[in-house]
Amino acid sequence: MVLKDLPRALHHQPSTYALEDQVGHLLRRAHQRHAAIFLEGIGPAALTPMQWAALVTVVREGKASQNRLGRLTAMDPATIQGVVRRLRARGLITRSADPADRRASVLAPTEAGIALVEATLPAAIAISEATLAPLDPAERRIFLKLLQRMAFA
Amino acid sequence: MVLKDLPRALHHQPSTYALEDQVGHLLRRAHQRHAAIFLEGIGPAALTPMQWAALVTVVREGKASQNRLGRLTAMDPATIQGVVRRLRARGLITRSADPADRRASVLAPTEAGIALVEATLPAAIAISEATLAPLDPAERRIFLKLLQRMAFA
DNA sequence: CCTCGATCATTCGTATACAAATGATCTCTC
DNA sequence: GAGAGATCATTTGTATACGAATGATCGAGG
Repeated sequence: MVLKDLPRALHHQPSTYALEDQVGHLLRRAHQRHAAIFLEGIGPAALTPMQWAALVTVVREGKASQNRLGRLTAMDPATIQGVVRRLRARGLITRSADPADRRASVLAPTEAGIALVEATLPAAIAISEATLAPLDPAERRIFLKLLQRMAFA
Repeated sequence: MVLKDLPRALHHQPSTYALEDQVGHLLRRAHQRHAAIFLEGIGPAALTPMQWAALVTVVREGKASQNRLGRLTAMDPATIQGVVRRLRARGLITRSADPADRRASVLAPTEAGIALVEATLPAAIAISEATLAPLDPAERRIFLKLLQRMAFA
């Protein structure tokens, strides 16, 4: 018995499981494509998508604890730790003791970090547009609305 | 000058770059949510999404070289190597020499691998449905159509 | 046949991703 | 103000992900 006959055999229905049509596979491929566009389009800033997300969030917030930055960018504490370490190593953010909480440290952007975000913002906008290029404007609105619900449900 | 004023200053337009609205961030969150649903729902098979993708593809194809399996599942050679190693270690697929090409090896499912796919297929289908649960049937069709174009453009 | 570009698989290095465990500290409640 | 449960950050271990380099082999053209 071959795989495509399995659902029929099990449920007396036509086969429906094609990997290429599964939403998980498509989400992964679309995310993969975006990451490739990002790395190609980010230019001299040489940031990864997650480094950009963390940096732009620190600049927007002004300062934040590491765990809070992770929550804002959807990274768990173990993951944000490495991202912050690399941004610190490049002199884009700083870390100082939090006088109000001795467990926590306060992250803040450096002048270089702020300048890099300002210089890179047009590229980031272009990356989002290039990612959405397969869709026309009306389709983009619909897609983003549905994707938002898929992401935060 | 604060970040939210940058686009206005640069382009004389209202600020538009909010990380939470960027398509890359939303794709990542949606993929993240799917992975969590998968790991929760895959049950006793205890497979990762990529292990499932590789296994189900080997079962469907009957046999395939490692690089070909990687192309079919969108994994590069370095990545598929580890996935195949773990599936072999669990006795779900086998590897043999390719008589027609001494560079390549032939991967094939074991009886246990085929049986695991058969037993797990209902869970995999349920996972796809649970992932799409935030959308009603009409929205699902639209979303999948647009996502397909975003993935393969 | 012979060589040159392509392909197969591996390895190394770097960067997410997340579960789980840990130690320090905070906060809430009694 | 003391203990319990929550939170901050780190570390360890496993699993993708991919660029780049490598060595072996293949296939096409001359």
